[in-house]
Amino acid sequence: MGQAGIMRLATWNVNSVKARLPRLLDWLSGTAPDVVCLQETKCPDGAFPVAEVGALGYTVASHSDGRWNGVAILSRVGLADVTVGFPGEPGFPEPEARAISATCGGLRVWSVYVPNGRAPDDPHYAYKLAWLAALRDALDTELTNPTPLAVCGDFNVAPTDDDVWDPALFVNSTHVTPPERAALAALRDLGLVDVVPTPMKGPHPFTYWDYRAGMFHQNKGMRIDLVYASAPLARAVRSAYVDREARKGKGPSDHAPVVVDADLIPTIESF
DNA sequence: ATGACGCCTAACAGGCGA
Repeated sequence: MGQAGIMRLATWNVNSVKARLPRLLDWLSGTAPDVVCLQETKCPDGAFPVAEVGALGYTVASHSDGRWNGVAILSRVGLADVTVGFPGEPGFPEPEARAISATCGGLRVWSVYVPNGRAPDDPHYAYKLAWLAALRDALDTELTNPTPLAVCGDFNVAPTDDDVWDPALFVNSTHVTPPERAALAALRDLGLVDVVPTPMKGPHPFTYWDYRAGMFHQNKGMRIDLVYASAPLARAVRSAYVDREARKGKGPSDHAPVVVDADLIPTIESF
């Protein structure tokens, strides 16, 4: 772990683990998280670079459907009770690789990649809302377990207008509509707490910037990568930040990692 | 903004992302 008694948890939409592998390995070495949730791995399970991350001390649980989507959890504090998907998970039409969970060092961790939704009049939008509603029901069940819980990932919803660089441009767009925000509120109504990270630069803790038109350099971003913490975890959170350094330079993901430090003593399960 | 960038693939053009 990063420091004695501190659990370092992170979530990162890497936009292809294969394309991002050199940067991922550098980032793991420099940041030293205990547990990492990845999204958009876009990597068949058999092709996941388990040896490369294993050399840095991480065990891998991944869930993929091939070309699109893909989620994974990396842990160096144990990886037990891995579950792929969740009961009642909607599909389009079949369930996609959008959720994986595991118990890591005494923390229950979910890595989720919420459907994009595309546009409010697109069938993918109804799919997105159905998926979030089913996630809420699955987490309601999960929360009957007293183990501290972190639901991390790319939620593809900006919780408030402060979480988009120009709300006026998002009228009639996905990611900001009242039903999407209500779906996030329903997760918080379960007792989950939005762990808002420190931006490190500027007033908004954005986590995503489009590749095009110099959006990152103008800080025209969105906060859509979230960590939702159960009460026992939320009480233990000491700090959180967006690692915007990881968005810089040549060949970045279009998302930056969110890093959370919590005052939890990792309990090592069997590997 | 019609655009842009970058990922993927029974690829060399089209789907997808947000």
